[in-house]
Amino acid sequence: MAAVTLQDVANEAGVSLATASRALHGGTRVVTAELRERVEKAARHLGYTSHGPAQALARATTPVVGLIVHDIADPYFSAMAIGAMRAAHESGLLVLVCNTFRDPALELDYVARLRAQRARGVLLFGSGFTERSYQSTLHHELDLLAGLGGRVACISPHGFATDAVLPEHRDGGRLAAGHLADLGHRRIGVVSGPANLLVNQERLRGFRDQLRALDIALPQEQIVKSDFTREGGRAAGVELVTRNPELTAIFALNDVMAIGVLAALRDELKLAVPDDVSVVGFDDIALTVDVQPPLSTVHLPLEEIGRHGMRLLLEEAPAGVRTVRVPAALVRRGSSAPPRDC
Amino acid sequence: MAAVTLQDVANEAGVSLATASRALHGGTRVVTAELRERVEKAARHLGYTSHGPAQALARATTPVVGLIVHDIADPYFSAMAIGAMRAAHESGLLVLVCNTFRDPALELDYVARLRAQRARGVLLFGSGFTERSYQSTLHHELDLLAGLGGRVACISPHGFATDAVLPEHRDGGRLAAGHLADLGHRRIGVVSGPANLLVNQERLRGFRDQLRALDIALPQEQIVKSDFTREGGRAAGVELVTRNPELTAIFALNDVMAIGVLAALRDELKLAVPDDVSVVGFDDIALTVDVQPPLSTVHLPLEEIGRHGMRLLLEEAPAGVRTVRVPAALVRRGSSAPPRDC
DNA sequence: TTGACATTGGAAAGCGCTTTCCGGCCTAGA
DNA sequence: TCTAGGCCGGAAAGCGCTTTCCAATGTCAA
Repeated sequence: MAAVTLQDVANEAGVSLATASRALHGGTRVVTAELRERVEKAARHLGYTSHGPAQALARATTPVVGLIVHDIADPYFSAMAIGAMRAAHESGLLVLVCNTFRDPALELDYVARLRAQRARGVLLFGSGFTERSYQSTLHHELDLLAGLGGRVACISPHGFATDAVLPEHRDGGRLAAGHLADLGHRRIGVVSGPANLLVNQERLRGFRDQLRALDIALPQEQIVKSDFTREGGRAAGVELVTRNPELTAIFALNDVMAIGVLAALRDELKLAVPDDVSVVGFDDIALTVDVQPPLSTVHLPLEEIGRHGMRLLLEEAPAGVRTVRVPAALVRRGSSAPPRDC
Repeated sequence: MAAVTLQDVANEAGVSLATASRALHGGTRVVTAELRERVEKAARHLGYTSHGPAQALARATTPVVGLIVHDIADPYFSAMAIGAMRAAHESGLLVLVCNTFRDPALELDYVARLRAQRARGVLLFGSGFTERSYQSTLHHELDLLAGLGGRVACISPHGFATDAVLPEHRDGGRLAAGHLADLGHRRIGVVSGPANLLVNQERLRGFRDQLRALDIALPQEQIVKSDFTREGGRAAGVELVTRNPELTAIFALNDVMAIGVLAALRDELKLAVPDDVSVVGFDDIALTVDVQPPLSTVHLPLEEIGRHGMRLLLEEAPAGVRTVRVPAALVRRGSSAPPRDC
């Protein structure tokens, strides 16, 4: 309970505080082997544990980075998180995970707290919100962080210029549209996430662009917005199909929602997939292969994206903003097929 | 870039350092409203951000707790994590998430690092390993942590006495056995996780006990061990059924493995569930309702367990070790049914 | 009006460490 | 033998904050 300090270790070893520090943490200068051993022995003997906060104060840096996610229990985020954590581990850093529960205000608050903790950097996973006030506040917070020497990186667009990993959400949307059109679908519905999420916008935009290019109509009433959750997908699926019974295909803007749609179709609407309706998702999270039928979706290398993001955060920054584009790829599985009337 | 300190704020506001500190962080004493406002204004004006490490040093405490998990991308852990993070958030704490990638050595290392960071406490999710050397080393690390005033809590048994949330793994195993026996199964196989995990042992033990009580044999060759992952479950499923084609039911020691078993049965062994073989899992993770057929499993309130764990960690400790037992409950879904020959 | 006491601001002593700077010692070159 | 230079240990000055202790002022009862 004595709270052993480095001074105690130095005393025990019969050396100065400076020497003890140098012996244990190397740093700028070397200590003769004999002294170093004596210090190490004393430290072990006393059960010494270095004091991180004190080191942080003296060194003016910490070994921690912050990770901001909407919901770590969502496979989309946890897959990226594991990649980021691996990269952080490789650099010997600790990760403070901040779960915003999809609350923008909390996100802002966390950035401020990470700044106060003097985190080396902050990696933002939470796809940005479109609100101007949110963006400018967040931007300001991040500026303050940068002013303190902290680095910032984002996954997906957040509405301002930082190092970023940019999965091709729009391309992905196009791929999904092209796929369904190729199969012969003409009456396609969309289950969308909240309109104020940039990622959602991008995906939808790509999808819509491609449909337009193919001369397929996508009237507003064939788009239903809901939460980016399974339950949101389920509810939206029911509403979409009830309102537009003639649809032959549904594009869900992420896999979690798509799984909700599958459930709605199966349990409530009693429609067969893909015989009555085709379903395509987005992200290619782990469980897409285990639902029935396996979900056709737009693949994103989530773990790698997380890794990349953390790398951007940790590598010394060359001048200017760096951007890593990550392509999306269509994965055909059992949930999409030609419409019955073809 | 100036790195504004509290002293700067005090100067700007024309007060002493002490007053500035008291104005911004309240603490033990009060400052007149007028002065407080002046300080707050100065702080805002200068873009002041308090220095966490310095505060930690002066206050001798930090606002962070550590969370140790095997794999945050595994729904079992991420569900518990979200509960723990919510509780931490409610207490205004930041969470350092340490992902061990199922490596005991890394776990030990993380505990040491959390100690160095002066984390308020450490919550261990990673179900303990049985190895004596691991246990004693971990125990020693945790003792050192406690010596520094850090608290420790575990989810599931870890082989030593700390505050703990103890889901009734053994009961759960019994329930699974009882359920399959009730349905009429007599030739039952087990897909098990690594033998050196305590949780695994407990579940298996309960299952075995109950079978014995019912006079149902469980010969060693009907148990196949593998990783606690989907792929592990798939491989074990194939091996188990190939070796014991007469089995009518399989108990997987967690849902992730059970999903692997389902995949093996469907894609490789071409056996129908539950018509040819029944499958029961354990944990009741989110996606159990979305696989086909929906997985019968032993329910554990994962998020709540995580919450409880964090609470134990944060509440002032009464004397002695506290233990919260959490019951398991069987959930019948589509993957279990009477054997065909009944 | 005076003394006792509460109230509030400020000076200063740390918290545990890193790192600069200084001085002593040793080696080597002349 | 003497001096220049390299090495290495130690003293001490912070890092940015909290909090104790003290002093000054104001308040109230007698």
